[in-house]
Amino acid sequence: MRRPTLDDVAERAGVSRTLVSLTLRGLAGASEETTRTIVQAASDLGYVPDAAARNLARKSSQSIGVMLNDMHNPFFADVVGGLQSRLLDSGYHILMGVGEGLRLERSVLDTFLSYRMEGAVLIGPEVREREIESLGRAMATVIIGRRVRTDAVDVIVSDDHKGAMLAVQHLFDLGHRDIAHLDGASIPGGGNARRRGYVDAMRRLGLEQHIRIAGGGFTLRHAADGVDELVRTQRPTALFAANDRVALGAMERLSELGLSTPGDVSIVGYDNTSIAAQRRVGLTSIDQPRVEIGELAATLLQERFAGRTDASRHVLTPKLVERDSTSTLETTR
Amino acid sequence: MRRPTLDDVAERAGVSRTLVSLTLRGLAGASEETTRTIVQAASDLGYVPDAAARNLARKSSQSIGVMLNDMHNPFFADVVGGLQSRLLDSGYHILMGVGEGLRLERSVLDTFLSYRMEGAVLIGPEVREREIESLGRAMATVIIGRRVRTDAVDVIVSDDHKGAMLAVQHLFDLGHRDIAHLDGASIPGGGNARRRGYVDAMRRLGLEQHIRIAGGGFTLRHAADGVDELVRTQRPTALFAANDRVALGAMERLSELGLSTPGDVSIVGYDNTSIAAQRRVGLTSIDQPRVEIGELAATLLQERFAGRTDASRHVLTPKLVERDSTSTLETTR
DNA sequence: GTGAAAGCGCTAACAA
DNA sequence: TTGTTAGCGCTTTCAC
Repeated sequence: MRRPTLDDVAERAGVSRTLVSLTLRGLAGASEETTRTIVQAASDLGYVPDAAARNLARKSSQSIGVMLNDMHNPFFADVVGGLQSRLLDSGYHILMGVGEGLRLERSVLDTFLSYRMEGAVLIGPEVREREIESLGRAMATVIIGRRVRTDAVDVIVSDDHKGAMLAVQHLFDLGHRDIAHLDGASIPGGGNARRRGYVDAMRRLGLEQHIRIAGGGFTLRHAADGVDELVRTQRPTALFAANDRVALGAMERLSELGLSTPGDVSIVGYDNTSIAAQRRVGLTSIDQPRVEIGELAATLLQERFAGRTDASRHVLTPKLVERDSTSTLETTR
Repeated sequence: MRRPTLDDVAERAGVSRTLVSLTLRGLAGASEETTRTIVQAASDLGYVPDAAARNLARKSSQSIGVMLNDMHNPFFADVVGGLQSRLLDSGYHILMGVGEGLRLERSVLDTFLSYRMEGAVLIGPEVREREIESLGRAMATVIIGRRVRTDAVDVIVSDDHKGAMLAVQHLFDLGHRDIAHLDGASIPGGGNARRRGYVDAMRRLGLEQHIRIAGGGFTLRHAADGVDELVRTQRPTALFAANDRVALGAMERLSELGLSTPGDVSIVGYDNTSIAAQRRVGLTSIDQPRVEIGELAATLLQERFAGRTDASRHVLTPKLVERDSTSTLETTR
């Protein structure tokens, strides 16, 4: 049972194919009566326009592609939510692809190219900058969470360096001096800026001698190893973790070692994921304005669609959300 | 700057378009040397096949669409992960659409139709059964988490009724008798089966007189209200919540009321989301085999692609994961 | 208001 | 092993 085409609808309505096309797209051309006939015929037949044919003829797709690199990270949900809300009535479809790992990431980008997406939003891409640039030349592209320098694309990052300093400053204000860092992965968009922010903040506060960096990765395993390493030499009174997962991993490991949070060790995480916000967890964390990032991405795409060609880059400022995992040093001892 | 077409590649390689098409798709036809020339030409030009044209000519898309209705639910990540892992080397693309709310859900389904997806996986769809059926007639379709009766589609559900009974039985075994239920939403695929499971289990255990149902929705607000309602009359010693979010909401509310878990009230959640597994949370919960569900969905799609036409339905059995939010009544008192 | 005709870039017979 | 020829279903001039 072939699916109905424009011609079928035209035949049934007794008009030409052109007219049906125009009418179904809401363009002028048909009389009110004819319009009704056409719409009726289309609905009788269960006509659904063929995107491939349409895109081919139009040479564009009215779709924008969003690439995620980790479905488990609640970060994305909010970003995509923000994006979606702004794009809702613009007539664009959003299609998401999951690119976990370099290979899949590339395959998703190829799909976007192949489908002639009009826009792309890449959240935390890990592919080479060259590849990002070449995507940017093919379609409006917004990169979130990675500072790429090409101006073929727009970039939204939050200031991890500043966020890290916020974390250290917060701990400092609570009286902590022996503040260690649990490092993230050294991939693009990974924990580098956060580590640098930690180091710079420590220096600025005159705490060079307390700088200690352990771990090196975003998993629970990395967190536990990092904690072990730190505790082996001297237990710090506070920890700044590269993200919430690491922070929670550290909490768990500390608790296995008989140490409490914040009683023995204060901890600050990063990303303010929903899990940090759980009252049972109560993790002090650095918040990135996720929904806002998504909305901004939508705006940037629309600007590009409207003709902007120069690169636009945005550094959003994170803020600290204080919860129960940090306390003053007095309380601590 | 037009993007290169098959003809451009052919011209550059000095061969016919057909040959390029065949070669680039890995089919026989060209000599080894010619093949090299062609591949080189394509790569020089940065040729990317046009999906629209290809799909139009092929009358199919090599893509399968996955619809999520709530990006925040970690359930999806695992299901999609399972799906992806099975489909990885099959040459199919996976494109996801987020359909939060009926309207968006429909728009996602239209997109799938319009793109002539070969397969669709709908996770927790809320649209009418008619609409699902009509999608099923157009492409291989797997519905996850909702029992639809049409046999135009395959269905995977987990046995919520049994899962709920598991929860109640667990609490019963711990000595609890006054076990209340925090209800979920009464939407398709919502909390209905869980509620019925609760009621049936209570009856079967001779606890009719203790049956109490409060709340009615999947948000923290619903949870808090439900707790208030229950506590106002008589505080139950145990709670079975429609999902983890509700369970956590209840925990928080109880704690605001000065009641501890499991000290004063034991709680069982549902879905075993990652947040339940956090050691700081330690929520006893009912686990659905998520990855397995995703893998099964992939298998079902492949069977359909291979020619199966009769409906296949699967009821997967959930299991209880015991953590720290439940304890024996003795301890409780 | 309405229709005819020419592609969009590709695949798939069919010839050569 | 290679090339020719028709479409796929739609949009878009351009003419009526």
